[in-house]
Amino acid sequence: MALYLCRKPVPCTSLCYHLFSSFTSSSYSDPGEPEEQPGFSSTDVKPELPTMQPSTDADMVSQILLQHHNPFHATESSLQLNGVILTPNLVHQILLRLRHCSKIALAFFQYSCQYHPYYAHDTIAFNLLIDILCKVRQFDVAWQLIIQMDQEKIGNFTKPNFTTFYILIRRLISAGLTRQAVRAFSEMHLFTEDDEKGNTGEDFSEFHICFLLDTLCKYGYVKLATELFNKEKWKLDLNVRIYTILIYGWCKVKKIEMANRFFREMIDKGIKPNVVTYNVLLNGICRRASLHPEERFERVIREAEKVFDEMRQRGVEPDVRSYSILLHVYSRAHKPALSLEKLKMMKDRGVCPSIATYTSVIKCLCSCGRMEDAENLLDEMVCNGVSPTSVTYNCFFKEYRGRKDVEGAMRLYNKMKGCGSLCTPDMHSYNILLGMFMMLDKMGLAREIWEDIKASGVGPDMDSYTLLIHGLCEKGKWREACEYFMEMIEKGFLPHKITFETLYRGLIQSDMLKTWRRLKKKLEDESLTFGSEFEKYHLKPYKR
DNA sequence: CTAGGGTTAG
Repeated sequence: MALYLCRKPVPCTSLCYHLFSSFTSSSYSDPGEPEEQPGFSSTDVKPELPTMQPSTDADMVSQILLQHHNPFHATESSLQLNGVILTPNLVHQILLRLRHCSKIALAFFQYSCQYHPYYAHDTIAFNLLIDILCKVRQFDVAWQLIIQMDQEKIGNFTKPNFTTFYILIRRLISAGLTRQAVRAFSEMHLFTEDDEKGNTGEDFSEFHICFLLDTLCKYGYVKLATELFNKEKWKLDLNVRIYTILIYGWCKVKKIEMANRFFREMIDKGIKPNVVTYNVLLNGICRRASLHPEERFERVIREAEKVFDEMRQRGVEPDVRSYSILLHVYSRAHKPALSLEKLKMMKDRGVCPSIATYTSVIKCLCSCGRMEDAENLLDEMVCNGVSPTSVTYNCFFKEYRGRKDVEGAMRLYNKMKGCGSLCTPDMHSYNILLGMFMMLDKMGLAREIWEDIKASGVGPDMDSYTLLIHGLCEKGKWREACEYFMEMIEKGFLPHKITFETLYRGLIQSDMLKTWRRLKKKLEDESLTFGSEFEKYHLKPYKR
């Protein structure tokens, strides 16, 4: 962690060196065609992370890389990729497709740095890779990439920016490393230039502190956020946004009294709450409230209505989100009649239901077995110009799973896959179906889903593997479970402890010591020397 | 993913 403190001195690790030397090799000075890059330039525009877009090239490359799912085969893959010309956009799309496989993503990045240097790797690509690595807690490698970016500043568009630190800090916090996150935050200004938001000084730091507090709150570290806030607040220009963030934080950890305290504090300071603040408070009251005995449900509704009344008194009109929060409560309490009534009421008041609103009501109807009503509402929303998303369809899948209705689930699944469908299945859809078929011992269908997941390019993810492995364990198919377990490790997933324990017990109890030893060796290879292993295979390709 | 609403299973 000493790395954090030094900017200019070069704490180059082997990985760093390697990437560095590939950038400074002869092809680096090649004129190339750097100005033809679409989508970004060396101006001060803050780059965003790209989103997944259809791209046959990216599909092809990522499929090739995934087929050699052991990243140590990077050289083999590169032979097949010889004719591919990497553009920055293609690199982004490939990295997005490899985002669940950190090791392959890193191997690919390293390969592409070597063979396609100079312009194919912009800050966005670095940021994507940093995100992928941080997700599996490879913070050291992420830092090395940041330092490398800082030292290179290739063509002036590969340098760490606010997004880089946003990603790093968010991942550090999500991993519980809040102290390191705060430290990274305080050192961020050494790496980034303050031109990203077009302003400097006070406003800029306030913009940043909002982001830090917000991230801390989102992951439940509201106490630390409050401490930082109290320490800094005398020099901040307090506004409704920063208070809303803290209120959100206290609501998230179910301390409504604390949320109310900050709510009063902001009013005392003359800062007017807006509709966002009220919705945060409303959500705090409703989101995780226990609804089990009828009286509790009624109490929650009463309190929610009280907030609605107060909003109107202060001249803040409830919006779609306010109603969606309320409808979510009805949905959780399984109150289809009240749910539909409220939906009508909001429409009468001129508030247009959104996808979230409809999804809440549809979820309610589905979970109460009123599939036909749910389908009618689905038609209605389409008529009103609101397209269902996979989230909406997942409500149906969940109900089909509950009813063990394989036929219904497959009918909807094929409808989603078919042409003219409004949305395609997402990882949740796949995982619900996969879990359902594993539970019902429909291995054929489970395999079909598994192939579709692989073909979709967005998975399998951690949950898919977990579901599949747990399902196989339940059926006593220990060897197959073990294969998938090793496959997921090779792809860079960190399995749950329970998955490992289940497999371990099964293998031992059924006397499969040979398989067990193979697994143990794999774990030793991968985790005990994980960090150094990462750097090693960047220096020299793995030999079989 | 940059102050707020809808989904999995464990």
